[in-house]
Amino acid sequence: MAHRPTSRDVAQAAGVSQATVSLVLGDKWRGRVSERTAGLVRDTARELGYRPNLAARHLRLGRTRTALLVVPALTNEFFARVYTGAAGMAAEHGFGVVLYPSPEGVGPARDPFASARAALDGVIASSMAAQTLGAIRGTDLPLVMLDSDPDDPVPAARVNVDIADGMRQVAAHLLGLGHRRFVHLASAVPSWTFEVRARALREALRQVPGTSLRTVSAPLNADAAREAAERALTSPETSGGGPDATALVCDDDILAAGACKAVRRLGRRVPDDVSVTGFDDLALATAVEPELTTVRLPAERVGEQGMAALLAVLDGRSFEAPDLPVSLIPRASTARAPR
Amino acid sequence: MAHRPTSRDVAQAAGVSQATVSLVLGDKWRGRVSERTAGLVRDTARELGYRPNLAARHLRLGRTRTALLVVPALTNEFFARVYTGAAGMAAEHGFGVVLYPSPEGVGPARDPFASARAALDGVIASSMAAQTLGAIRGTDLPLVMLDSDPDDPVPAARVNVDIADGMRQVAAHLLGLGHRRFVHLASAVPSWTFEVRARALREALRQVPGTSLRTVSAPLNADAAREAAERALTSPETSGGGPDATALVCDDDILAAGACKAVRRLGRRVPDDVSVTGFDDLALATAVEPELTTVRLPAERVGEQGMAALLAVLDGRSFEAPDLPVSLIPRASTARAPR
DNA sequence: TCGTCATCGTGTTACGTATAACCTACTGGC
DNA sequence: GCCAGTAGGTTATACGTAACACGATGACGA
Repeated sequence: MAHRPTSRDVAQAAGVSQATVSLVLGDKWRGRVSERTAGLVRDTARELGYRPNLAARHLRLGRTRTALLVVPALTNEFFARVYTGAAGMAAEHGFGVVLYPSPEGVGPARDPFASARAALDGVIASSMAAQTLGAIRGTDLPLVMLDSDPDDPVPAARVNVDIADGMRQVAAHLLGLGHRRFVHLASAVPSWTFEVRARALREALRQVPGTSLRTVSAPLNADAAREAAERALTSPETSGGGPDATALVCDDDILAAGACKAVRRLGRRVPDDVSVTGFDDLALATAVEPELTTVRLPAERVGEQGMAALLAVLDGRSFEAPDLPVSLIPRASTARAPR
Repeated sequence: MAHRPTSRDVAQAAGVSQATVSLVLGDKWRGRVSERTAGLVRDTARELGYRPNLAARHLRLGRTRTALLVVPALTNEFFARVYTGAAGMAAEHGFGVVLYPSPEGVGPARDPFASARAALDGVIASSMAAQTLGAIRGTDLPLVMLDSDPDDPVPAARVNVDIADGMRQVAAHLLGLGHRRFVHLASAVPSWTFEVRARALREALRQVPGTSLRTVSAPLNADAAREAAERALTSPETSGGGPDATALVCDDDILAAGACKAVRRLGRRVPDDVSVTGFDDLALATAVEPELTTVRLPAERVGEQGMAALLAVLDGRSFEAPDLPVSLIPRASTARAPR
């Protein structure tokens, strides 16, 4: 038997029919097959190293117990943690999760379903993976969106993090330290999750008289962030909050790392002259110096809830859950405003 | 037709047999089907939005044109780039690549093949994914190893980066700057790729009289690295190369970031008092300050070559390639030795 | 007129699994 | 003695695709 053993091989070796093997190994034998035979089948299967042929099973069942997780970029540690959470929850229900990293920028839109190399029961997608979202909507697969606009009615379910609250906590933290002149270093990636940050910050500052806010944006890499921050901290903007800003609020830890470099390059210090905040609490946040004050997002929980939502939808149930809570982690990159 | 259209549906709509549809869409029709009919079939398929059922195709063919890429951790940007390279090369040959992130540390060894959710033609695995390697060897799938010990005869093919040369370049760079007392901050992850670094550094320094080398190791995160580096730079070691070291050679950029923090925490400066080098040239290397002198590895090339090797093996050909070259990127974290 | 050959297809099968439908003792009850 | 019921299986089938092994038709040379 040079070939991989099939259920028929197991059946022959055990002296039963293929159907019996299928019943026993599928755990549907209670009351239909004797304890003795079931044991024999299991032993034989183990002995032969039988592994069911997934393609055949999928063909037969139509369902695959497989979900696709669409992430904007593989590099982003946040989504690595989302995957971990989703895979864990999936495993508890006999599901698998395969990853599709959406090509960054405007790459050649590969086919996410062809590259998944498996039939899919559903999709969990980050709203940042805009590249790929169109292709998904072209199918009738149930779609769970992560951090997406609640007004957008497309997905079957939605799992959101309370981003707005995170930004409010950042604002409160900085206001409490006496800061009044802010720069918002925003992500240039168009996504709801970043729009929310901008809106929440703007509104939080509007509550406090005498504050000013200027916004610049940059793609999600440290160099671009540094340049954008330098620009914001030097060019004399008319509407205040520019060169003399004391707080730099960033959409993301990577941007914050770039911002810190900009500050120092301009001869000022973090946090003595300018306070900087990040978002996400990536490993990077504690790798740079000073360590970043940032907002920790429950990435694993996002994955878990996303998978739970998908399972619910596949089960015909509906899924509603409150936004997941976040928490501000104060570290060394923020301090009392100067003067 | 509420269902997804099958090749039979296309056949019926086009007024031909299913076999013809299969021939045309499989691009095997030349000389067997008229140009006119082929065009008709293709148009009909497009119109109906026909997508071949992968499970059925895989079942029929036995081969899946799918490779599994086993990476040690999803977070590691290096492997994200390896994936990109591998996926690109695969796409050129009608192959797909699915990812399996080996559980970090000693997690519950999930089954990489079950979680791949598809039958596989072969596996490309990093030698760092020790967790998962055992399970792979249990199968008879062709295995391509990345950065593995050339004396280990297991895999069908091997793709290595000239790590040793990278470390020699680091040593030459630092020796050229006048450094003589070294600390090697090594990765605690057991893997050939790290052993090579240690050996190459040791041998490069042995060439130069009057040098000293001390080695400490840490897991791949910034905090652990900082602690290990602090230990090495304070505790009075008998054999020299300890507290008064002027060069800190790190196995990895993440370790280097931690090392920089250790140096500053001890009241010394990078690079004025202590030079620090990394490895890999991750985004982190330019996100921290000072930017890290490091060794750039051709990650995408590793993926491409890995896939090329697998394709060759599947094709019955053998694959031999020289180690991929690396290059030292001098940045701000290294400078002339003090005094 | 007939055989040969190329052109353009089609019928059929198998891949390995899950499951509905059926079959065959055997046991008990009356 | 016979029927009902149940335990313990088996047989047969379909899922959607690829590809092998056959036609059928017509043109053409001898």
